[in-house]
Amino acid sequence: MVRRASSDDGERPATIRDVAAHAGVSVATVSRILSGTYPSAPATRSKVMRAVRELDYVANANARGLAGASSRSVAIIVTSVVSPHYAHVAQGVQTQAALEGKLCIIGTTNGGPERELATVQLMRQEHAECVILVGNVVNDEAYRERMGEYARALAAAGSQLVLCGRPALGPDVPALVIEYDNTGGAYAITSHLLSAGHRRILFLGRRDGYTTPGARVAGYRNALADFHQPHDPGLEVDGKMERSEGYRMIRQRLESGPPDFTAVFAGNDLIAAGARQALREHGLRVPDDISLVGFDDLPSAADIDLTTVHVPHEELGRTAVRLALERRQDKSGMSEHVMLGTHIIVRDSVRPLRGAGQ
Amino acid sequence: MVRRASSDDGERPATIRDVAAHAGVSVATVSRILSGTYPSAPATRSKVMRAVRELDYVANANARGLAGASSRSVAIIVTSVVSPHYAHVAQGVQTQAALEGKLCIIGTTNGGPERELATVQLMRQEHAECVILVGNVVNDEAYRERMGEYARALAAAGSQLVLCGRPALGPDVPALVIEYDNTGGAYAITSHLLSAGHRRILFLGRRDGYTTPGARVAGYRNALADFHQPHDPGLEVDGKMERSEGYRMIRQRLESGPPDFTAVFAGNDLIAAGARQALREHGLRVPDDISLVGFDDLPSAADIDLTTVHVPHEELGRTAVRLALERRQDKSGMSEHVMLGTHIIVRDSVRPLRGAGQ
DNA sequence: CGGCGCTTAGTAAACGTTTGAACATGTGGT
DNA sequence: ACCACATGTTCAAACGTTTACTAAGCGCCG
Repeated sequence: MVRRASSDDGERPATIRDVAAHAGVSVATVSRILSGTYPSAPATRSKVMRAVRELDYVANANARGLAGASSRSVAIIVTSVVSPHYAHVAQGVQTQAALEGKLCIIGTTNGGPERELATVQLMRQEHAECVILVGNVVNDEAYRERMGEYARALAAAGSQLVLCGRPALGPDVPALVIEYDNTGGAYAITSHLLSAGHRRILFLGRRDGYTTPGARVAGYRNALADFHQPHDPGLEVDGKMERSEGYRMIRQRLESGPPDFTAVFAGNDLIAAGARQALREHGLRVPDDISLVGFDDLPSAADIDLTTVHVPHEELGRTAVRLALERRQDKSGMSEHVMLGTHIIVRDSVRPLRGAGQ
Repeated sequence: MVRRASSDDGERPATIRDVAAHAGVSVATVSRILSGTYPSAPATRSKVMRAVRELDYVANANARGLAGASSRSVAIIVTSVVSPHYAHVAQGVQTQAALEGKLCIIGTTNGGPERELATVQLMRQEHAECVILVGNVVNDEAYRERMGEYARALAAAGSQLVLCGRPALGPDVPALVIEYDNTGGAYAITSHLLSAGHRRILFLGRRDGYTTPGARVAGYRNALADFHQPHDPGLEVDGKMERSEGYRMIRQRLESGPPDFTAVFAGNDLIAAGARQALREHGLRVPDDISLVGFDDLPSAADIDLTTVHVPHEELGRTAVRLALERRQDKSGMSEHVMLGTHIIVRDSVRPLRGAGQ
């Protein structure tokens, strides 16, 4: 049970001064003992700890932050927290942060660059140890300039910008970049389809200018080229990375005639789920009639037996905070770039094409 | 582009003193103008704003918090951020927080009460305006006592405990409770099945002691009673609220003989998804052979055309912060209790039983 | 024309913690 | 006996804001 020394119970919370008085030592001693990082006599130590317990004292993070002790928080900025991709990265960030005794501040932007700016400013106010920006984005000049400013402003404030699954900036920009291999994964899974004899492979979810779909479509094209397949732009369908878009794209394609493809490479698992539904509604079964693969390896991919590319979402988040924190110690200053691997997960959504060999 | 007045560019970030000097006014003036809540001459105002812009000044949240200005953050504690239920509530919290200009601190516990305690302490250190605890929990004496302590400690620190989808405590405990109607929803959807002629309805996911499954099974029983159906405990299957559990429960049931039920009420949509898969693997199709309903109305429920109970996840989160913040103004002090409604969403996973009427 | 109220700006005292430097002790070497 | 030294503790000065109190300028009425 919580007891309180002062007469006015329930009033203002106990300060370090109250603890010091209660234990009969100075505030400096209390501070040092609580920080842990200092020698102290066992007797003093136990006196202080008892006072802390009896007064139910918790340190004031604001005062602590002000007085110089490095802030104990890590910030993550995503477009939305319900999107599985972001949720998993956020989970990784939160896990690693908790492991290091930090807590995690989260902001969402809903995609708007101005909201992103506002959120970065907030995190700057809050003196987060690092600010992790995650996700797909258009990679134009405006973007690079904006990120450069973020990076410099954060570095000046003793913080650190981390780009997670976003394109790197110049080497003179003080940012940490954690990517995963979109192109390699797309290459591998396209090869998987090609090896099974498929030649006409529909790519769903191209989106010019955006980094993630861009890298995936590049892997797709590379694989086709290595199998000496002609590049047919008609097989690349534009669309956003959402379930409803996958449904729409297949729907439109099938309404204009019978399928001119034997396999579908969906830009991510959500698109794959939507595409699968549209295919079924047209009487086409996966994988018997059409083969289907996705990208991301969300838990829901297992539900529909989808062969897909595994993305280490949580590890992405964990690595981001781990590297950011260890880099802060030796403030080497400049850019750093990490690329995490991806690999395909074979389930049951691809069938070899009968009479293969062309 | 960012310019800097001091010669040592990139060193320490600008303080309010720098801004005051740059604008030729006192720090008090700058503080007041930035707070907004004070009369000031337009000329002074624009001078200050220009200095802020030129120095790229952002206030130090720690100093601000220390000096008395109320903290600008809201805390949410969930077991995991990837679980869709929590993710949606978190999204609501984050959205409303952003709307009120606050930012959102998130902690995860992975279910452990000791981690929950540690996280609450962290939030107390951080002086969050309110601490929102969300989710299913065992409702025993230890729990009530623990929550009572949280509530009092937070109240003493000028914060506020909010319980979201958790059972209320005594009226003397200074906590805000936001619930949703589990029992009513379960009653409604069970009635839906009964009205379609189903009599032997399997309930999946009972879990004694836990609040959420408990309330749902209660609604199920109430509906059966109102339709004058005998209570058959053999139709209530124990299991956790996970997809794999849904799969397991159906699997085990069907391995021990042919189905002795015509409909399944899954404790939530995840269980429903797992159950559906197990049913299909046994050659039973939904809804033709077996009717299936769920609970939660996650986006994935639409994917499998599942009739389910809609839970206002996001609104839960939004309401939590809205009420918490407005209650802080008039510190009326004591408990408050809000119950949000649920309603059923009819899709295509239920068929009327042929030859109904028993 | 002097005092009064009103608006606007400045002064300085908090807020609760950390931390470098100083200060007591006791301990061992010479 | 004295000095150097290690150990454990205290003093006091930051850290960057906010805000009650105070002061200055100025128009207005008596």
